[in-house]
Parts: sequence; C-alpha cells; structure tokens
Amino acid sequence: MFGPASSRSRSAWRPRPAPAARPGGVSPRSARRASGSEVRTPGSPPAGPAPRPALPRAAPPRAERTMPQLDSGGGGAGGGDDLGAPDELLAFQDEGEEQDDKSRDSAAGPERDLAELKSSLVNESEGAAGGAGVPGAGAGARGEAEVGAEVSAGPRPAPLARPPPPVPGWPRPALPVPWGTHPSDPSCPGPRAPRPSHPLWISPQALGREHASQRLFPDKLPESLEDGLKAPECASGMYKDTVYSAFNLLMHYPPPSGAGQHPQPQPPLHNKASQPAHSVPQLSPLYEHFSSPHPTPAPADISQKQGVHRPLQTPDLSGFYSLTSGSMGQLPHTVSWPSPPLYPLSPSCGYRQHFPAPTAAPGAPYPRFTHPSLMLGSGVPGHPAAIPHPAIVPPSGKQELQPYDRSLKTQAESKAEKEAKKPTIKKPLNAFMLYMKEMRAKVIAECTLKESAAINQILGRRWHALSREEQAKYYELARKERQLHMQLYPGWSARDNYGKKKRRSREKHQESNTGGKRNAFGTYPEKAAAPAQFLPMTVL
DNA sequence: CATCCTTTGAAGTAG
DNA sequence: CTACTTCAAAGGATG
Repeated sequence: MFGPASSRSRSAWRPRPAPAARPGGVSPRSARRASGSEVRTPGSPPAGPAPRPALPRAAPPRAERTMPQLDSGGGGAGGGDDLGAPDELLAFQDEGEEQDDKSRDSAAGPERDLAELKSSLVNESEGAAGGAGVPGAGAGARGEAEVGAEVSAGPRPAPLARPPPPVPGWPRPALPVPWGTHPSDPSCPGPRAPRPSHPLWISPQALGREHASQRLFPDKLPESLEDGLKAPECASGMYKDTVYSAFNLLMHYPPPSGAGQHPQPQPPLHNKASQPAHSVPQLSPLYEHFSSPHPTPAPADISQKQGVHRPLQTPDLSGFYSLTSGSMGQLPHTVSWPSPPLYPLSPSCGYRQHFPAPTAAPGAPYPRFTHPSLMLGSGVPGHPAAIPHPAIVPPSGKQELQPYDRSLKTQAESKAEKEAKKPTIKKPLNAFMLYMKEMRAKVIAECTLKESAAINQILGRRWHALSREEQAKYYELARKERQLHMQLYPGWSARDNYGKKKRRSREKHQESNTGGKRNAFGTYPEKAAAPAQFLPMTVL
C-alpha cells in the first residue's frame, strides 16, 4: 500500500522529527535580508542576530505540537490512506500544553480581550516600552536576536518575547508590523514606508498582547468570540470560508488512480496550457467564473513571475461555487475530505457556509457555469485526465504558452533548451501557503494593502492566531496536497527545483563575497543548495 | 527585468 | 541526527 516506494514517498511522509523550525539559529533568509537592503539590524551583534525572530525556542520544536490533525489516521491502522499517516500528526501540542493554555487563558483574562488586543496589534507603531506587556510572558527571554534585529527604527525592547516555555513552540513570536499604519484603518498596516528608513514596528504593548492572545489559543474560545479573534489586524470576520476554498482545491484535482477512469493523470502533455497556479489553480477557473462579479479588487491574472494563471482571489470566497452532493461524492478516496468529526458537514464547519448558493453574491450576475475541467486549458476540454496538476508550470515561468504551441517549438530541440524548457513541477503548497493563498485577497481587501510582504506578515500573525482546529484544516489540506502531488508525480522531488530559484542570487553573493564564483557544486547546480558556510550569513 | 521582501512549512543537503 | 538552505505564493519595491 505504500505506493511507489520512491525515496520521496519515504521521506515525504515520514513524520518529520522536529522541524526545529529555524532553531534559534540564524535564519538564512534573515541573514540574507540582513545583508541585503534590510537596514533593520541596527546593532545586530556580529553573532548574527537573526533579523527574524530568532526564536529562542527554548521550547520544543514546533513539530512537537500535536498536530491538530484529524484523528482519522488514528494510527492509520486503517488502511485508507495510511498516507494520512502521522506525517503531520506530529504534535501540535500535548496535553500539558493544553492545560497550560487553559490556565493561561483564564489567567490572561477574558477572551474578549483577545479580539481587542489583536485588533490593536498592528495598530501601535513604534514603541518602545519595554515591553512585553505580557505578564508571564517571559518576554524577556527573547529580547535577543529578534529584538535587536527587528528593531530598526529604534531600540525595540524585546516585546516579542517568545511564548514562554510552557507553550513549547507554539505561537511564534510576534512579527514586526509591516510598514506604517493604514491611515484610515489603523488596524491595517498602512502604505509602505520607505523600507529601510521607516519601518514601523508594533508597539511592545501590542506585541505583548498579541503574544498573550496567541497563548490563549483562540480555538478554545466560544464561537461568539471567534469573529473578533479572527480579525486581528484588519477588518472582521475573515475566516469564514477558510477551509472551504482550500477544499475546493482538493476536490478539483484529477481523480487519482483509484478514483476513476483515468488512472494516472499525466500532467506533462499539455502543461503549457494556461495553468492555474499551483494548488489552487484549479480553483482559479471557478473563481473566474463564479466569483467576481466585481472583478475590481480581485487581481486575477497572469502571474508575471511565473506565468501561472492565478486564481482570481476575491475577498469573499464564499458563493463562488456551489458544491453539489454529487460532486462531493466524486471526491477521490485518497483525497477525500477529512472525516466528519473534524470537518463536519455542519454549518459551523461550513459546507453550507462555504458553498453557499450561487445567489450568495448579491447583485452579481450569475457567472456562467463551466465545469472546472473544462476550463483548465488542458487542451482536452472536459477530459479530466488531461488536466495537469497545477503544480506544473512552464519552465520559463512565463505563462504565454498556448495549449499547442508546444508543437511549434521546433527550435527547442537543443538539449539544453529542452531541459531548460522542461516544465517545472512545483512544490506542493504547505499549510501556511494554502492559508495565505486563501486569505490574501481578504487581507488585501480589508487592509487595502498590496504588498505581499506586508500581507504575509499579517497572514503570518493570523496564522498563529488561528485555532489549532483551523490550522489543522490547512495542515490536512496540505497533507492531501502532498499526497496528490505524490501520486501525480511519483518521481518528483523537491530537489528537482532546488537551486533554480536562488541560484542566481547565490551566485551573486558568492561572487561578491569571494570575488569569483564559488562553484562548490559546479556539476550539480540544481542541488547546489548553498551550504551554510557559503552564505553571507557568515559574513555578517 | 530580475530580485527582494515577508511569512510558514516541507523537504533537501551537508556535516 | 542536527543544522541549515531552498522553495512554494504573491505583488509592490528596488536596483
């Protein structure tokens, strides 16, 4: 039952130990950033205080948290998808933790504060105050790197203290607020200020509060509070459709081998056709056709970066697709929606909520209906098997490609070229990515922000603010994404894309650092993941 | 025009 | 096994 026992599957599903998420060390990225335009590290100690919260992480690595997983796997003894195996089942948190949370909860005060606190998160701009308004936050613990690094506009005392040990690895340290504060909506980060010069940071108080709230684990809050909770930075009521759209992605995947007439979806053939972005891609058509009667804010389009046809991300994902029971039933087994216990077809979880009647969009002209499979530009309309996985994108990254232009590429014979043109199968999105993808539009709409970096920061915070149940949904989706991806591209490995993206910059760095190309991996460019020792990090 | 920024998580590499 | 790196999305900013 362990499918293609490819090395990949092996590693892919093995319960990763402790991702040790950036274990206290200096994040490479951080390093890069620091070395880059980021002027954030004021007095960053040579030690390389990670600009990014260097998670002192005294706490157990995140992985130890009990994954808010579906019990389903339950030891996976059950066949079904053993895939469901515990890969993610890692701990999100253990009971002790939970207890802690609870106690903290009560200790911290009425949950009501959460929303409030959160809403003020982004609000305060600089601050100094030493913060950590969080009482037992043990905030002090963290001041270190993070603070040093992040504080740019001024010594920001260490408000970002990582959550105290009691909550191992759970809520991550607060992040610096994007740039500025939105003029009209203080809760939203405002227009970007000149990056290096005026980074505004969240006030220590706010940070402290955020931490506090994070520690409270909103998931334990009564529903009545959820709304508030869920709209920490920006407007409110954002999280209504979460699982939802994500679910859609899954359900539009071509049926895996077992599920239908089309055993092994073969992606490659038409992969040049306009492709929806990675996972959600299959959503995009839906978005385009079902949502966005108000195309205005929704920036659907062709990704300029990768040429991927991105889903039209309307702020409101709801109402874009009405899921019939039939279609539900079509869910391939392996990709089936999580078991009832966690994802009940109840209003609370939201099937109805997430798949509202088409009329949901007020005043919106009812979009024309086309089955997703017809809209994917696979070249074989309506033929599911021809629908390439969204993860496949043209090598160039540019979209341009017409469905059949492939045959026109007569010149592409050259070996190198061919190779270069080989379609890139992208990594499956992880839980957070899925979450981001889903929520970005909302954040953009609510905060009138466009900068992804800022948005991502917000999303990052929100992610942490999510209840574990909610996160679990995304973890589960991500897991299924990986499963599906694995099934679709059995031989694929993340390694395939290794070095493709950063190579250039790395080379740059190396060049600048060493005065010449440091080709330690000359013959293996793709695997040339720059070893730590070659990164500028050390140069810091 | 390519890269950076920014986030988290997964998976890869190196020691 | 640990530590670290890269990539995944995204879109404005930057060089």
